[in-house]
Amino acid sequence: MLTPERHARILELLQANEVVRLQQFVDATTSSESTIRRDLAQLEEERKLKRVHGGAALLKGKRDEQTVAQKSTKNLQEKRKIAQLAAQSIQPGDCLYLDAGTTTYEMIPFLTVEDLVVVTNGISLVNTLLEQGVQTYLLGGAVKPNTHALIGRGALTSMQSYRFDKAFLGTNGIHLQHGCTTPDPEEAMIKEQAIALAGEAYVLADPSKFHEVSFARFASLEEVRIITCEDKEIDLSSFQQHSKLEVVTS
Amino acid sequence: MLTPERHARILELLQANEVVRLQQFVDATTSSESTIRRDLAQLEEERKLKRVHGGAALLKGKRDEQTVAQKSTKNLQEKRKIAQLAAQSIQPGDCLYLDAGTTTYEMIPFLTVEDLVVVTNGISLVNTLLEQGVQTYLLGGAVKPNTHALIGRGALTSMQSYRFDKAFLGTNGIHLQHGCTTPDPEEAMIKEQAIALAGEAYVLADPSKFHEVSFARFASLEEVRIITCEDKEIDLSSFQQHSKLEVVTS
DNA sequence: CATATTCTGATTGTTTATGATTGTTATTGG
DNA sequence: CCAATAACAATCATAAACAATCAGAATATG
Repeated sequence: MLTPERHARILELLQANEVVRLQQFVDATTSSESTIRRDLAQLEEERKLKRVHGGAALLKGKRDEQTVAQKSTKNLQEKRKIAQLAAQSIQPGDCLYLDAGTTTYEMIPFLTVEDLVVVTNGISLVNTLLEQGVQTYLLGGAVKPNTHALIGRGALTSMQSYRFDKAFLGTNGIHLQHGCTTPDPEEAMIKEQAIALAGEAYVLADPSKFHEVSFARFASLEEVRIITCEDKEIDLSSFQQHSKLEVVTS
Repeated sequence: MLTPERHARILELLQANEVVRLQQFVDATTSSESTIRRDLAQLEEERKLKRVHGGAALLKGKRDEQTVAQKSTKNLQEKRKIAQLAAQSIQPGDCLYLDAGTTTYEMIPFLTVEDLVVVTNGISLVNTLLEQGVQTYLLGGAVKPNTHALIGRGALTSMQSYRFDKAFLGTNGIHLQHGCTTPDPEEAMIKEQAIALAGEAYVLADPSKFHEVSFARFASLEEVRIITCEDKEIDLSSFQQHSKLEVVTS
């Protein structure tokens, strides 16, 4: 098993389990203890995890966050449908804000109407937006290493030069009491301001996000439109009372 | 099997598999181990993949850029040497501005001193900067479609929040009368302001740029340090009188 | 057609990653 | 607080992967 494979496997186990003992890594990778120790030392150096006596733990603050690569294959079909529904609200000539994130990324192929202007804080979206022929503006600011989102004061201030017809945002949790939440307070601030500067704010969320709560809140259920898809596990009717809900019927 | 076919096949396998071991490439192309090694070395040089012990891996953040995918490997060695010399001026703790461009891009591997902060208007630089572990800030603004540079009013205003110890800029022309010039007036404006905000401004130019004039001027010879390398075609002594000149002696 | 150049695959030392072993440090229970 | 045990870091031998070199084949050039 090659080094990057092992590293990926290790991080994957950690995402699932929060803390993992060394022996579990050994079993999962069929490598020796020595090799795993070396891997853990290296990954700690790269700030991908924290070593603890007996194994390794996920970094705090990365609880719900995954690298873009890991996220992108998960629930892809669901995300596409949600993205497609969201894109139907877009009118020719609209000025849009697109949040950094994989669900908003999936919207790009559906941005087919004329004369769109898109502002985003997600560097990962830029290439695809340009290929789609969309006039693209990027916020400034600090680049967040794992997600390549722009955050911080620079992002906030550069956003103030813009006004949006519609803003499209991802989220990590949607909850009746706690509203919309995301792990990183910095990103939450950006989302909050995007909502304030937009005529209409849309939150895109697959069913797994409902009843979840993450750390930093960025919106109440009342002030956004939620776009999601049906799921037998989740009862959406309670949310319907608090928020404008649009649901993909597949 | 011809070289471009092999390269295509290699990249194709990587797209499908994320990490691939050397033997798989050998099987897939019916070439020898030696040939595959050479191919991998070359493709890594062109930043199409990352070699790992035992095989090769897909670059992370492949999504971001493909456009600027290393046009000329021709002047690459020259550019690297210039970049390396430029990087020697950097001190621990410096705040740097790096212009969008291929020469400044080549500086990144040499940014090895501690506690650097880099501000740039080149989206293409971001990935590599982060992989190098550098704290990275991006200007905001409009994204120029072909080069992925940030330009326009947004870029200018977001630059005003920063001050730089050193600014490193590319150029298209260096001329005794006309100074430093570049084709795009928008980019020239950005460069001009970067120089104004920097303690010291460095212009990186390979010998082909001397005596050339492009459309938009952004600096006089007096106000910048020029970093270049030796060339029998060009007589640099006339420039030496007007500008601080640093020359790679190879 | 002859020569030069590039490309390829085999061979060679050299480097690197790995797993076993050793002694050292942390944690736990009495 | 001390001993027992588990986890750890350090060291080492080995096998795999590697870069460098070279000779022959394919290709280009004049």
